[in-house]
Amino acid sequence: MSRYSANEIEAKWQKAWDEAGVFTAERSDDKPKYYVLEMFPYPSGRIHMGHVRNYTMGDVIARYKLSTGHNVLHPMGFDAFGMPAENAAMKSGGHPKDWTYGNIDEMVSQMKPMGWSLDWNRMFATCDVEYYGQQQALFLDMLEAGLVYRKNAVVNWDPVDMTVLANEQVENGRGWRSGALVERRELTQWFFKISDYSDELLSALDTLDNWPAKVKTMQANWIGKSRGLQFAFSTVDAPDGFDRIEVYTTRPDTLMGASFMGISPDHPLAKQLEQTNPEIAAFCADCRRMGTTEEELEKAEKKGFDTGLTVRHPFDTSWELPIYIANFILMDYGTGAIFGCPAHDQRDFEFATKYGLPIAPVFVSADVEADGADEYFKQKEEALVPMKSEKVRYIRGFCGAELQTGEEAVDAAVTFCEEQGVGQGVTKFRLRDWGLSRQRYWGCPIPVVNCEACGVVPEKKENLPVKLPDDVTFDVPGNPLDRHPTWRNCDCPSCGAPARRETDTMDTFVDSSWYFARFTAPRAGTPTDATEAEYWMNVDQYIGGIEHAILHLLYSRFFARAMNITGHLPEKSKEPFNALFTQGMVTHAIYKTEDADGRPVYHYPEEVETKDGKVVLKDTGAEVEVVPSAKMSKSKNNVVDPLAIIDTYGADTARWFMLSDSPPERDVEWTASGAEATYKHLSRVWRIATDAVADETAANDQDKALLREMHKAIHDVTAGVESFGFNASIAKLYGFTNTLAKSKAGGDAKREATKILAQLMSPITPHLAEEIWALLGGAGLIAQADWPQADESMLVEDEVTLPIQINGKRRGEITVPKDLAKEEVEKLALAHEAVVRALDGNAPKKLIVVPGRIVNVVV
RNA sequence: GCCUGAGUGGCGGAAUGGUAGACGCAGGGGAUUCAAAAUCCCCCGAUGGCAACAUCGUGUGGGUUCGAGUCCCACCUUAGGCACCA
Repeated sequence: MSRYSANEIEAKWQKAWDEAGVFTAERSDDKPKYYVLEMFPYPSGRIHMGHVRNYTMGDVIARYKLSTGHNVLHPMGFDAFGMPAENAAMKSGGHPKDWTYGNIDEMVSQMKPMGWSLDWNRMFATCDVEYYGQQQALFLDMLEAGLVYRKNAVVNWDPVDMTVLANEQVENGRGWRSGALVERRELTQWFFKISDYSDELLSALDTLDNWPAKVKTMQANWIGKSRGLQFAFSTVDAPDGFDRIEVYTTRPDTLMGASFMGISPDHPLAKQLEQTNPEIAAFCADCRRMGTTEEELEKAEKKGFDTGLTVRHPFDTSWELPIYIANFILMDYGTGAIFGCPAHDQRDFEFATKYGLPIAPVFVSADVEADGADEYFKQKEEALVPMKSEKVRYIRGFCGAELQTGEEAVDAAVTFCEEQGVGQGVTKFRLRDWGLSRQRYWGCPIPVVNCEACGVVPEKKENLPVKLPDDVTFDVPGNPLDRHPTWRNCDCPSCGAPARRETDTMDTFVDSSWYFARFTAPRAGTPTDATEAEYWMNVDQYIGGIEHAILHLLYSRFFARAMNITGHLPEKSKEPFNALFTQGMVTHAIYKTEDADGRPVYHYPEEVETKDGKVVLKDTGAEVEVVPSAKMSKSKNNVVDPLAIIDTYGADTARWFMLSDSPPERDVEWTASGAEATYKHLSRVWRIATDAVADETAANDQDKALLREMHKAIHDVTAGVESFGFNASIAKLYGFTNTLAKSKAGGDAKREATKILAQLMSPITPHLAEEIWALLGGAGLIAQADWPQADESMLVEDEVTLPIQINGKRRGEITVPKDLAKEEVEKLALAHEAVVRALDGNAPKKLIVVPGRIVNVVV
C-alpha cells in the first residue's frame, strides 16, 4: 500500500481536468446556467490565505453546481490598475506594466496548484488594452447618455511633488513622500451621476433577498436619505449676488433656536470674501490644508471665522444672526451652509460656547414643565439631543402641539414654512456623485480631448482604444502623461485642429464595476455580447469580503443600471448579483515579546514552541505572549504562506482546513495543529479507500447500516453545501468516515460507500476524490459525475431512541419501533424505572409524547 | 449615540422550541513497538461520589412554555459599520 502523496496526485488531476476542458464554460440551451464569482484579486504578486478561503468557497459551489447538471461560469481575472504599481516604479525604477504583468504571472502560477475549477480561458486583467479600451467605449456611451459630467472638485495637492495625493498618502496633513503640507486644491474633474439613482439604489435594496442584511443596511446608511427644509436667509450688507443664502436643515423645528449661520470655506460667499480680506483668505487656506475625508473633518478642532456679516431670521426680520465660516461644513453636503442651533446639536453647542454665541433651547424633556424650562436647561452642560421618535415639550415651537415627537415637529415645521412661503420641504441624499478622475498614469485613460475651438470633445469610437504610452518614466514628480508631448498632443476629433488629450485616468473602482459583465464575453469587440450576457447574467453567487460592502458593490449596482441604459446589459441585470456572501477573514495567532526598550517584537510561528503548557522562544526559552486570532499581517509576522502549505501537505489539505473550522461568514484561525490534523484525516481516507479496493469480505447484515449512514451523509453534506454550511458538511464527512472505518460490512458495500464518500468530498478535496474514484473504478472524472442522490426511504430509522424527561429534565431513554402507537409509548414511559421512582405511586400531572422526539412526564 | 452581528467546555465550534457540547483541536489513559514515529482503542463541562448516580451549567436578570442555547423584555460585554449633522 502506497502512502497518500498529495503533490503527485494533485499535479496529475489538474492536468487531466485541463486536458478534458472540464471547467471551460459553454453556453447551451439544454442545461441551466450557474455563474459563480469571487471578487477578483489585486495582483500583489503573492496569494494569501484569504484568497485560498475565498476562492475555495466559490470552488465548492462551482463544482457542486457542475455535478448537478449546470453549465457553470467560474472565471478569474485581475484588478490590475492602481497606485502600488506606480509606487513600485518610483521606488525601484522599472515600468508599472512590467511589474503588474510579472505579478500576474507569479500569482497565476500560485493559483493553479490550488486546483480551483476556473475557466482560465476567460482570464483578463483590467490593465489589458482589450479591457480598458472597451471601458472607454462604455464611458463614451455613458457620456452620451448624460451619466457623466465635469465639475470642479477638491483634491489633496502636494505642492513639492506637484502631484495629487490619495487620502492614504496624506499623513498628519503632509505628503508621505515630500513631507510638504498638503493643500486642498480645486481641479476640474469627471463625475458619474450616481446621485441621480440614489432613491432607486436605496429602494432596490429591498429586492436583494439573498444579500446579507448587514450589507444592505450599510448601503442604506451610506446613501443616507433625509427629509428636511431648504430655505434662504436674506443677508444684511453682503456683497452683490449674495442677497440670499440657501441652507438645508433636517431640523426645521429648531429654527427658533438658531444662533448663527455657518458656511463652508468653499462656499461662493467665502470665496468672494477672501479675495478682499486677507484674514479670511488665511483662515480658508488653513481649512483647505485639512484632509478631504469626512473622518479628518470630524476629528479636527471646530473652528470658525466671524465674517462680520449677518442674516435676518425668516420669522423675525429684526433678529440678526452672524455668519461664520466654519471648517466643519462641507460644500458637497446640502447647500454648503447651515444654521446652528447650539441647544440641540452637540457640535453647534461647542461652537457657540467657544465663540460666546447665545444658546436658546427650543424644547425640553417631556417631564419638565414649560415654566421651569429655561431654568432646567441652564443646568445642562451639553446639547439636548433626544431621539427624533421621543416626545418632548416645545417651548419655542412655532407649529404643532406643545408635546410632540421630533419627527412630528419636523413635519409640522416643513408644512408651516411652505405655507408661509419660507422654503420648501426637500428630500436629500448623503450620497455624492462619484468622482472618477485620477491624476495618475497607471489607469484607464479618459477618452476625451480638449480643443481650443470645440472645448471638451469625446474621442471617436473608431479611435479607441486610447492606449497608455509605454515610454514613460517616474523619475520626475507629477503625472508622466502630462509631460508626454507626442501622446498628449493630438488632433481634435471634431474640427481636426491641434488639441490636447485628457491626461487624467479613471478611478480603479470603474474597472471593477463591470468586470463581472465582461466575463460573459471576455474577448468581444464591444463591452459585452448581448447573447452571452443574456445567457450568463446575473451572477448567481458573488463571494467577497465585507470591506467592499459599500463602494464596490454600490458602484457595480450603478454601473449595471448605466449599462442597461446604454444597451450593454439586459433589464434583468440592473441588479447584477442575485446572491452575495461575505466571508470572514483568516486570522493567526501573534507571538509577541518586548525588547529592552519595551517595544513589541513579533516572532514567526516557526520561532516558538510549547513547553510545559507555556509558549516560549526556541532560541532563548523566553516566554511569549500569544495574541489569538489577529488578522494576518506582514508587520506582525503572522502570515502563513499558502505555497508552503501546499508544499508540505498539498492543496486539498489547505482547502479542507480553510472550510472546516468555522462558519464561512466568520473569521477562521489558521493553526498548525489544525492543518496537520486535516492532513492526517485525508491520509486516513486514502488508507480506507486503498483497503476497500481489496476487501473481500462477503456481503452481510452490516451492509444495510452502512448504506443507511451513507444516504444520511449524502443528505447532510448536500444540505451543508447548499446553505453555505461548509463546516457542517465537513463535520458530517468526518462522521461518515468514522462510520466507514469501523464498519464490518461487506467489500462491495464498503466500496460503494467509499465512492460516495469521494464524491461528497470532491468539491472540497477534488484531487484526492479523483484519485479514489479512479482507484475504485469510477467512470470518467469525478468532477463530471452526477451528484449522488439520497434515498429518502433510507433516511428513516426502524427504531428510535426517545429521551424520557421528568419535569423537563432528561432522566432516561427508551428505544421503541418508529411507528409505535402513542399509547404504547406512554405505557413504556410510565414503566420506566426513573419515572416509577419519581411518581412514587402517584399519577402523573401531565404526560407529553412528541412522536419520534421525546417524552416528558410532569409529576 | 444609532444600526448590525456575536457571546455555549482549555480552544474552534454543533444543536427545525425537544437528550446541550455533534465534529475537530488540545489534554489524559491504553494497545502495538526493543524504542520511537505512524496507526488503532478508550476517557475528556463543573462539583460531590469507589460507583450507580446526584446537583449545577449556553454573558446577566426577569418572563412565556410540559420543556428555552433557541421565543419575549431589560441589561452587560464585544466586533464591525455610521458618525444624522447638511
